[in-house]
Amino acid sequence: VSFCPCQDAPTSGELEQFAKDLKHKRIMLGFTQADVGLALGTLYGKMFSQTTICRFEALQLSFKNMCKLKPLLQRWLNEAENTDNMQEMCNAEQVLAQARKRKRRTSIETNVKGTLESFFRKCVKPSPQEISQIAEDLNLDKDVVRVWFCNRRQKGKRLLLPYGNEAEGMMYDMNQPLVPSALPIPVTSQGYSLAPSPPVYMPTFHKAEMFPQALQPGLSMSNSGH
Amino acid sequence: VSFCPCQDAPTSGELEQFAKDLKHKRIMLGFTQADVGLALGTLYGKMFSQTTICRFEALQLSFKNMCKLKPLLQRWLNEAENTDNMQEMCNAEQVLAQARKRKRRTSIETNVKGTLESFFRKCVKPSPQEISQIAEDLNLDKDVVRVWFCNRRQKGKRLLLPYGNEAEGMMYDMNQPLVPSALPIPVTSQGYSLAPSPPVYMPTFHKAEMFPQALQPGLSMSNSGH
DNA sequence: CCATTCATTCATTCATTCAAG
DNA sequence: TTGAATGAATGAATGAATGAA
Repeated sequence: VSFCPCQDAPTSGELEQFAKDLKHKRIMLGFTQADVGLALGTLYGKMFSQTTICRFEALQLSFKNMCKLKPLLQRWLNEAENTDNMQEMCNAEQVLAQARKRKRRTSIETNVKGTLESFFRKCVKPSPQEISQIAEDLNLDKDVVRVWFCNRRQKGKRLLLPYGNEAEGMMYDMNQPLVPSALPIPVTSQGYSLAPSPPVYMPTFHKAEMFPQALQPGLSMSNSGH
Repeated sequence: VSFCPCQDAPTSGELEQFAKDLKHKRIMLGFTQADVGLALGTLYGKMFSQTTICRFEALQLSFKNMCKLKPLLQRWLNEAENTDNMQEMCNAEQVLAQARKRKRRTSIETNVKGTLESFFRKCVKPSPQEISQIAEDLNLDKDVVRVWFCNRRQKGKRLLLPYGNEAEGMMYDMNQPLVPSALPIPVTSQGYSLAPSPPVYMPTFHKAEMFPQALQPGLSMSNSGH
């Protein structure tokens, strides 16, 4: 039995369980995701956004990333459960003058999105030229298109095949003219199936929405067995 | 193993029927909307407010949202009809220290509302600068104005566009200060009046109907027998 | 008690930073 | 230049407080 004090590399199941736990307890204690992210800041100096906490709870981070964050959150949880009033920790003083010039978020129209999506299905990683072409076709800034593809690739990758089955051959590699049909539709259905009977608080997990097949053997995604 | 997330995917009509049913039976059984919301909490852990139940019955939720809630309510209904005294279920123990500080609800004067509404007709999604401007003009807090627009957009969008006909280009995606005049909707005469028998949830495929703006006083229309 | 409006929390999308090629 | 981590901004879900019966 090897014991690596540094990291016991949690299993997929453990992570899943922990995430569920975290969410449940967090809510019971009356904290928001934003509170937690902030608290991590005051506790360990490294602050996180609501977004990240949300992703963690929903298991939408890479396996590696999950493992990295778990200890921090674990510690917060202990802290939070045993300390009476750690309220202050969470009521942090926002005030962050991030006055850096940030490009105004562009809003991509729904139908345009559809078109991009179909391009993506044809080729997940278009060349600069192709990007220019697409950009021109859609009358979008080239950078916007480039970033869109970056994010789209990430979206496809992260989560799914989380949990170390990177063995999963990359369907992403290269300009496959055709998608392995593995990418179904980005249907964002919240798998909100019939609630099981569990007594208290049913976390709503909607996970591998885009890669249903990515469900690993024995990964028995959270909710309801039906 | 087919992966059908939300299999029965009820049709708009089914939802409508169910909502009607639910309301009728609920009343027959002597429960209030609040009771139901609470019961869902004790039954499945996820509690809902009176507001949400109200919206469900009135079909004022997004199609997706309706689909998600239906099974839960369906189950409650079965439960309620077959169990003699499930009274207790509803008399749940409220009290959850959610002593979070909430901004005092601001009340917007009627005429000011009218002005906002007219701004909205010109541009459904003003830029931060424009918001600031409007806020100043109306002597309101910038955030209040921002939130008002958020809510106004939601009001327009929510409900309808059943059957995910999201293909329907959103007239919402726009950054231009002016609306493409695509929205007829003179606030005065509601194209809403020709409501068919079913109250609100007509199988709308037309953009115009996305703005039921039933906000005009005295325009109650069709249902709401009061 | 039900309906609607103002407000908050959670989820997803567009953007940025930085390490590693 | 790209992918991974991460976040601001935005949209979606939901609720407290208030309005109307």
